Amino acid sequence: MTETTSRDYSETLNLPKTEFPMRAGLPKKEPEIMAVWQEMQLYKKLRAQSAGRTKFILHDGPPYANGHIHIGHALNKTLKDMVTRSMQMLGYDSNYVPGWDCHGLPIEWKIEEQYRAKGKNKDEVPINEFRKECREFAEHWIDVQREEFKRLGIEGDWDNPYLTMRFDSEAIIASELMKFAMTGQLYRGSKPVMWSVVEKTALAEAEIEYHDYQSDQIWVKFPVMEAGGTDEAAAEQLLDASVVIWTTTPWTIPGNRAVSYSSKISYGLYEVTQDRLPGDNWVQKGDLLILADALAGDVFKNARIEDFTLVRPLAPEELAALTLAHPYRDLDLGGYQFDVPLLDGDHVTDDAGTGFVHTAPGHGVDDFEIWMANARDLEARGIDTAIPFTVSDDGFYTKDAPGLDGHQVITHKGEKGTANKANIEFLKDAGALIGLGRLKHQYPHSWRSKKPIIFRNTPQWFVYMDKEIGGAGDTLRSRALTAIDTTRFVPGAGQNRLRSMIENRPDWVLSRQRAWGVPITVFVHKDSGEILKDEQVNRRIFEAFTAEGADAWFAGGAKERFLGNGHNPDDWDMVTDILDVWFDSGSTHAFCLEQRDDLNPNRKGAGGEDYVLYLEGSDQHRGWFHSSLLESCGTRGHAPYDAVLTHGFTMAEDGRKMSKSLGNQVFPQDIIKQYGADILRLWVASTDYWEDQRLGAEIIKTSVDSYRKLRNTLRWMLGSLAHAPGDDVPFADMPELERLMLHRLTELDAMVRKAYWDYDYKRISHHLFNFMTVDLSAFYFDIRKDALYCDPPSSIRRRSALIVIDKLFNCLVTWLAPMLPFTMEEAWWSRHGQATSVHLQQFPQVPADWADPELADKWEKIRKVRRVVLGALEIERRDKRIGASLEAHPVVHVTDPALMAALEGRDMADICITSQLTVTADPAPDSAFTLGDTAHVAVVPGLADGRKCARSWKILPEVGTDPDYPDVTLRDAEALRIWDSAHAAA
RNA sequence: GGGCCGGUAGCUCAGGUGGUUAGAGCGCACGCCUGAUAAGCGUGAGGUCGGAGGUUCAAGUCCUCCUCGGCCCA
Repeated sequence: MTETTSRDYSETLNLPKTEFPMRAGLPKKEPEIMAVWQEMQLYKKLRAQSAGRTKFILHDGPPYANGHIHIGHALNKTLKDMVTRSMQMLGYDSNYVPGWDCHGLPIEWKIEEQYRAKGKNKDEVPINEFRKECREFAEHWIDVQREEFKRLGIEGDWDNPYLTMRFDSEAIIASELMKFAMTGQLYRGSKPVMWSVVEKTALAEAEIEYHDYQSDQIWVKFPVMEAGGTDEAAAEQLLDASVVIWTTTPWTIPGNRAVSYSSKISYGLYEVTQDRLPGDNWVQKGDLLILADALAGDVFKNARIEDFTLVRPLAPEELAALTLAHPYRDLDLGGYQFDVPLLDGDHVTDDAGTGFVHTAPGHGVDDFEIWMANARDLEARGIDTAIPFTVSDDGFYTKDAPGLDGHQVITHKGEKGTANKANIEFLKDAGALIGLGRLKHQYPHSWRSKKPIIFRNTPQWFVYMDKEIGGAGDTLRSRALTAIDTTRFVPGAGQNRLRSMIENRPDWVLSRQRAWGVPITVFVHKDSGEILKDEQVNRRIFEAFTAEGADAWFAGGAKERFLGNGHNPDDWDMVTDILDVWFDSGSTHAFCLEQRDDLNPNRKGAGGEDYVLYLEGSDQHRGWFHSSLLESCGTRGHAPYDAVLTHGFTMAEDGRKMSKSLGNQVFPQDIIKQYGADILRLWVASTDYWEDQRLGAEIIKTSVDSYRKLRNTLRWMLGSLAHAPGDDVPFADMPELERLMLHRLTELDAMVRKAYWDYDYKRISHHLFNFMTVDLSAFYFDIRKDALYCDPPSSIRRRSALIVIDKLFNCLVTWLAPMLPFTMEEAWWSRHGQATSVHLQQFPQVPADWADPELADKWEKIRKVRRVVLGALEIERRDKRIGASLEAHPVVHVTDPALMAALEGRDMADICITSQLTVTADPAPDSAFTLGDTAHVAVVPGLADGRKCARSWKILPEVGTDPDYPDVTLRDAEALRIWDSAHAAA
């Protein structure tokens, strides 16, 4: 009975056939795909395709143009790309215009650094020459970053990005600033800044380093002048007392305007009771001092007092009601006769000092903030809240520090001047000094000169938060808060975060004492201090900037040029401060969104339907979201965006921050070089980016594994689709299994559309990946391989499968295209040729009548039964009775009528991939196999009888009954007859 | 120190308004197949849901505190 023929039937099978390689080789392949996109001008095609549609604009928050991109940039741009691509495929005109932030400190530093390397000094270089070098530096890094972003597969108008330093941008930034000036929202105030006397320049936090420094420390009495409260006797007692402060900067005493305490600390009134005091002691028996209880002992020890008593505790209300005298009040220096109030501040602690903080608003950030926070109340008490300019830019006292003329805080060489000494003498004269010493501690120094710096009050430009702009209650703050309420925040927590920042923020400081940026293009009257409001002047500035850039402000003769004939240059000061770069980027909506014809949204508020989204890291609540909101509300009265989407930060694999020193950094360039951009993008697509994400070698490996599975599944589909399905099969005529898959497409379609609109990429990627592995690869494809490979061409089963696979393929490839643009394009081209692009497709319209929940329900039951069968086969396999499942013929006992009904008419052998299968309602023997979670189903395994078909490998009794093809099943015999006749003819 | 956010299997994620033995995929282990083959299929082992209290008949889900981590401030 041995078959004499040993024909190789594999050539008669419709096996998968495709050029689409199993191994992607992405690092090499992706640049090739980019070249094709370039060649076909994909970006232009996208714009042309969607012209006239409703716009969905993801407005790019500009990265800073210095250095290579890091993982944060990669995450940010990839998410932006997923947004724009998906919105385009959802039917919007979604145009991505990238931008760069070009002005500002870090670039200035780099140029300065280059100067220092050459032994040059910034101050010796003409400002516009310096600015030119900054511009060139930015240009260089824009080019570098542009290529790095493109390599990530980001689609956008890379040939024509927006730049804050383009001349037309600079012109509009300046005119936005002038809008604030013209509407009275801009004012000149002052605030303390860190100042280096040696370099005669303001310093930023990043330019400061801390070194050990020996300071003079003093304990000083501030006599009580007035005391209030309900208890008159108690108040009277306090009039003889003094509040004691401690400071390490005696030179700031002339700038003192208040004393801060904390209502969270307990204080007491103390009396010195010591009889015998050293002769040179400044404290006398009977002195009444107010101190924090926790620190009183320390203070007396420093004042060399051993005996003292607590007279009584003091309530916070008593402290609040005190008015103190400046210690110099009675020295006849002039100018120290003002009231010194007590202010309640959280920055006050009882860890060190006296529990009271000497508050000089011109000499410290805390001092300034508590002073400004109380400004309104103080004015009501008749206290002048103007902050004195006690120290000049070269470290000498000014007229605002009467009696100290000629004394210097820090010398030009960075050494201590005579200021501390002079103040200590005054304090001694006034009888206000109770302790004196030296203290070695960490003190801020300039990173350039390594010399100590000081806090110094300097004039700055501010925008009012609470001044009424239009009508009553219409302030910048109120406008911003209203705008936040009408903006969509994803995730929602961002709304509260931004809201609480806006609620609590002080006035907006716009000025920087710098060189590289857009100037504050304002003239101030020398006598009145008024800002010049002249549209003609503004016009001249705008036109000059448009033609020449902001350098025009710093060119010779600029003052006369812009003032024109209408104003006498001698009457006006030209402001030379630079705008904070947050104002630059806060104006991108003005010079990019509004100015470009291909953006210029007609938004809902203006009667249109266009939608504007800002998408950045959550740190930008304080940054770009914030400044853009204020800028737009101040000039336009509403937010520049309809929605704000935020992402978290990328951590190392252990959940901690990436850092050079820990060596746990991940670089996008490395991932791209080793695995390809799509691997990185798959990570982005699968992670919960609303929170912080983790990234490291193991996580990338997961991404690589997922990618392989996904790619291979597509590859098999492409291979199967190499065979034409022949005539169409109407939906109603398709087998249930095919209709089940189409039903699944309707579910996925709804999920995908909703999730793309929610920017929920991990939901899409996880669902689609699970669908491809569980429903397709392990179930549908596995079952249909027999029909696809072996059925004759006429088989409705095979033709239906091919049609459905085609639909599955088109859906999956388009749905995944925004996430994996390279691989999906490669797959698309493999099927449709390189003349088209998957990125020019819309998400497919999935017919609603494919939905069939009842069918899905029924097949859920069938799959349950299938799982039991597979479980039974596994026992057979383990015990070596079978290898392949085709060797089996299980008998399935189903005693649940509902389950039985589901199996009715189904070819369970096919579904379970066995050669034969019997379903029976008979009770099962006790030995039958069951699964705990599937009741009423029991399987008795058995071997298939008959011979193994040499073509399909099925074991059936019918094998051998066809005289022409005695070694195959009847189905295979029919297929062979057709194949043989076709090939004989050829 | 303050504001906001988060901590579910080795990894990535699900777990409306509290309710059966907490799920999926990957990875891992083991097995099968050799016509998706540096592929495909199956089975299995993995979790005191960051920790401790509390509310409740019942908490991964609500409350309090603690801890670890992150962003922004100070």
